[in-house]
Amino acid sequence: MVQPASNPVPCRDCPIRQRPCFREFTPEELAFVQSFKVNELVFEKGETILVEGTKTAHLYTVLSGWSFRYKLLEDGNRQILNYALPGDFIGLQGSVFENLEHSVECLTRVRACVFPRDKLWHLYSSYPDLAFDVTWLASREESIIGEFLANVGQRRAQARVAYFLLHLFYHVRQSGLAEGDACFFPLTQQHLSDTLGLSLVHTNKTLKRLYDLGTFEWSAQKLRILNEERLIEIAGQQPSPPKVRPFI
Amino acid sequence: MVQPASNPVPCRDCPIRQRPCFREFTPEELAFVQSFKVNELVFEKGETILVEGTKTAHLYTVLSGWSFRYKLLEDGNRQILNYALPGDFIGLQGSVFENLEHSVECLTRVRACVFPRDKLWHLYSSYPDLAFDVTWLASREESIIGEFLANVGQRRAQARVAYFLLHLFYHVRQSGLAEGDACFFPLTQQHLSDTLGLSLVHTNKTLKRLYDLGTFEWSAQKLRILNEERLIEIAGQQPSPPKVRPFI
DNA sequence: CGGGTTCTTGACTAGTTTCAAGCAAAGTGG
DNA sequence: CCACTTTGCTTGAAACTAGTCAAGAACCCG
Repeated sequence: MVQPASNPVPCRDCPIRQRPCFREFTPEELAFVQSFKVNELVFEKGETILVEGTKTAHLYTVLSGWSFRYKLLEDGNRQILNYALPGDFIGLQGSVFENLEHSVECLTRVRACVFPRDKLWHLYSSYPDLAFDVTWLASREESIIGEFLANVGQRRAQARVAYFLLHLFYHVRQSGLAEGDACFFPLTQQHLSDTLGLSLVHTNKTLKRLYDLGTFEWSAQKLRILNEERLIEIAGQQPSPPKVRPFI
Repeated sequence: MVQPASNPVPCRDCPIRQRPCFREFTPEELAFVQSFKVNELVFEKGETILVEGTKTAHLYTVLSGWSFRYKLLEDGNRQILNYALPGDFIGLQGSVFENLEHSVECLTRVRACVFPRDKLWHLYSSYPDLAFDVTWLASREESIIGEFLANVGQRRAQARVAYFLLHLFYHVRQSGLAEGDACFFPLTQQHLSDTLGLSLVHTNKTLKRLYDLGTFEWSAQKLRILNEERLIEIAGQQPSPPKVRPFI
């Protein structure tokens, strides 16, 4: 069950905002964001935040937890588009188009700020720098999905897996959630295979090969990068480092 | 050689803007867009409009001609991300990030309006509805690339080709450039294979199979859809219809 | 007309999926 | 707390899809 958070945090004191990966806000921007925020919700693991094909009345900023965006094909296959970590923005597409073209599901319990769609217009008319930030975030999504497309379209299984593991690890690290060369990692192999366009079995065998090469460890939802250089070499290219981003 | 257009058109009289696929502008918006536009350029077939990894000083709106966005991998492979037709906006990413993450190359001669990057800020601060349009366009790009990712990640060669042919045909038709069930189609099979993540040879064989089924014809840069129902059936899903979009 | 690009085809090889079965870990309810 | 169920992971073998190589044909451009 989705629940309102018991102890919502004022934006000014938001612990996430302090992180160096986010650009700083002026007091006015902060005040607006505070007024933009109407609620704070908690979704449980496995719950669906947004559903493909529906209209949404809300936008979300993730405060904690992991979720992923995906499309369901008519034959039942699933393509995962991207993963959302704390600080990421969810549901913009639903506020911009008539209806959503993907769903969002929680990998863990997720706590998120809620913004009403109809106030987005106020943001655009009064806070052009925030409006620009929203565009920036949309562009960033596009850029990440473009990287994934190149990954899936042009790389073989082993390179594809190596590239994605690094990409996601870099994203986690930039969000301030890594501990050295390790991080929490709540995906299953099924998620990996739906992200990479590989079968589950082949994903498993490919992971084993990379594991046997001593490049990483993964168990009990913990991922540890053991040989980053080697992974980059196998991937054929280093995933682009995440950028400092706005946090709305 | 890139050349300034010999007979630039005032935005108000732009023949593209009249098309029903674009939303209408107010006179104020129109006046701003006119002042935003600093030039009109003509790029020849094969020329590169934007280069991955560079900063760009400009944004473009395509007036005529075809181009495509792509990423080059370190092993020399190319992943095509999307095709830009008349009315499409190019180079937003370069104006929003430090530098571009893809290149843009012309498939035909391309005529385009040029907008300076630094005036984009003025657009955001004074024309929030246009700012919203820019975000809309960025979201649309993301949405299309997401569809491509699902196509490449989840479909087999035959379905993948069928889906893409329909997708692109719908895009052309929405732009007002189709003649019934046929349209101009300047891609080579190499472009198709770089879009779909298939080898050139396999693309060719897959096309032949679809051709032998009587689903389409393609020669002399002309594509004709002969059996749309059958293509949809083979694709497993109908590509989503293009939306009415802003034209800046 | 000639040279380069693009298309086509067959034979062969490599990569990936599917099927099937067993195992391990985590969650559930009496 | 322990059987039971479910979910996720692992492995091998067989089938199939897609990639590579090679070479010739067709087409286009200057």
